[in-house]
Amino acid sequence: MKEVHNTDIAKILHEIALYLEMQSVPFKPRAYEKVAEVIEGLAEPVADIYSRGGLAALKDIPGVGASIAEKIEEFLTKGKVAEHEALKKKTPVDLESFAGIEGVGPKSILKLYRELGIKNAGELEKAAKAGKVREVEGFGAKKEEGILAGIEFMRRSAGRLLISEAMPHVRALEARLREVPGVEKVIVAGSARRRKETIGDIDILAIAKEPARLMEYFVGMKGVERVHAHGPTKSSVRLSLGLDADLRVVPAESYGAALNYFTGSKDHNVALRQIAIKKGLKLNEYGLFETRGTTRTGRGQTQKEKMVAGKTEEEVYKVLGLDYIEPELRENTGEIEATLRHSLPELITYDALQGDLQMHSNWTDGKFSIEEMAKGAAARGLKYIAITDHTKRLAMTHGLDEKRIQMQWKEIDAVNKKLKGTVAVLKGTECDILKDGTLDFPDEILAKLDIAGVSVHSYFNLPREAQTERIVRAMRNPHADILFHPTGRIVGKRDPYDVDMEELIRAANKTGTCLEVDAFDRLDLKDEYVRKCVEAGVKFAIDSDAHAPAHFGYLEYGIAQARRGWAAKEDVINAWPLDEMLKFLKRN
DNA sequence: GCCGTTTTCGGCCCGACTGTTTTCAGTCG
Repeated sequence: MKEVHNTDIAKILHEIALYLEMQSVPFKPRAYEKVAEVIEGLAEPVADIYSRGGLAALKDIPGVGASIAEKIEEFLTKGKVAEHEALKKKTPVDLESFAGIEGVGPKSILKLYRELGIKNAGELEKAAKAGKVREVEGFGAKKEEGILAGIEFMRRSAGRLLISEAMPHVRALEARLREVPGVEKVIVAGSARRRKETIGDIDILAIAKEPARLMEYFVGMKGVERVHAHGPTKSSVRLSLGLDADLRVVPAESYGAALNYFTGSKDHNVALRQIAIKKGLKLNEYGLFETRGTTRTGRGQTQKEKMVAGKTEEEVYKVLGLDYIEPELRENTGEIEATLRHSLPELITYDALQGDLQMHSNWTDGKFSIEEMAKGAAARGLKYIAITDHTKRLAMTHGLDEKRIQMQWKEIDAVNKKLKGTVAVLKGTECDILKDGTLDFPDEILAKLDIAGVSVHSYFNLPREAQTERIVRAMRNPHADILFHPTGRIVGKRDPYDVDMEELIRAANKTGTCLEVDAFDRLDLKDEYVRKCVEAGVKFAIDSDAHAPAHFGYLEYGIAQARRGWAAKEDVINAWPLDEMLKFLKRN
């Protein structure tokens, strides 16, 4: 069987959804769409699920029933899905090329195909430039312009920003909007508030005495490239940094309901609304309303509906019979069930880290001295750090050999003496895992360190089994305390290597090895694996992988990733006092 | 097509804005 990635399966299901939507088939599109999203978010390859448990295992995937399970099986075994082929034949358009063109949905695609024979984004662009699109019924000059702008934007932007890239802009935007006269509250909701690893757009919520004035400012402010919509309570713009931003103004009494609604996720919201309905209530962005004995007049709230919550999020959850749920958990992946049992974990807080166990100095590829790194860490409030420079196998970083690392220890001793009482500097390493799973330092050296991280920087393309065995072998080393960036991914740049993460977690448990959330641009472990660690009782560290003092700021995003993985302080070894952390290490 | 404290059939989240069709469909989140 050819290797099939989850994204391939998700793509087919997504396309089936679009085709069905074109035909105005009710409800089915959402069913397919939902499964596509679920599969895209799964860490385990669906192909593995299938080879493990066949059709029955496929049906255990949320949202997958008999019909979709069969289609997935068909795709896994035959490489295509008959229904998908048939739909494609009926409307032979390149759906993928249209993806992401603002304002062009399935109905438009169908109409453009039927009227103008347009099959892809390139042909659409041509037709729009020739002024043909505006002649189609239901389209017009403005729509045509919008299409051209949408195509242009799609070409130019990758679409999403890494959370660490986006957040500084998000915070600056918040601060600017708060300055507008009459503004009482501004908060960024959406995926930024949930701290997803990438941000596709910025959702901003505001309370303002003069909403129109705020909207005027928003659509006209610096950095706005295009205005998609400009209304009294909602406006939407494209920012020059490559993201869209939406601003909504709500009444103060609706603030909590609106914040909840615009924070999402969509799935979480749907689940909350269903709970509301079961209680005879209605939840929307204006509040939680009693609907019993009232008649709806159509739009929004009616005069007869009685608001029972809405001013704060806490109140909304409470009236729904739920404990408050932190934004990072709102993905409808069990948090609602957990809160019903009052079993949500107390998440690690953003100020909880006492140490940082991976960073680099100018001994290898860092740009700053050990002392400068230590002072930078102290300035961030950290109590201890480990200097973990690369090893000789990584020649391009001028990795340390046995001789140089012993020289480095002298410098660390000196820095510790000098900075006594502010921050403790541990002797560490980021020791390369060689192709066969042995380590780049002999045990005599590793044994003399305070802490050792091990990691993969080569042979990313080993077959899954060999890669897994290689890493497990490294974890069996009695001095390998932490497996750094366990899957090797770099968000938006490099896919993870093929490795059996479940097996690594089992090995971590068995060998007493900790794993890591590398907070730099890797965010590795990702949230889903963090959660598996937490469930398995495997501890991990959240590290900056800093190459400069400024990089300690990345720790925030590592903590966010851990929170999204349901981690508590107890799960994170560098949230513990130094002696406790050291005592826990395998070597001790 | 999926799902179940409304359970094997009958529901399926809901509202804002735009453009263009003078009453609403399409798209988005």
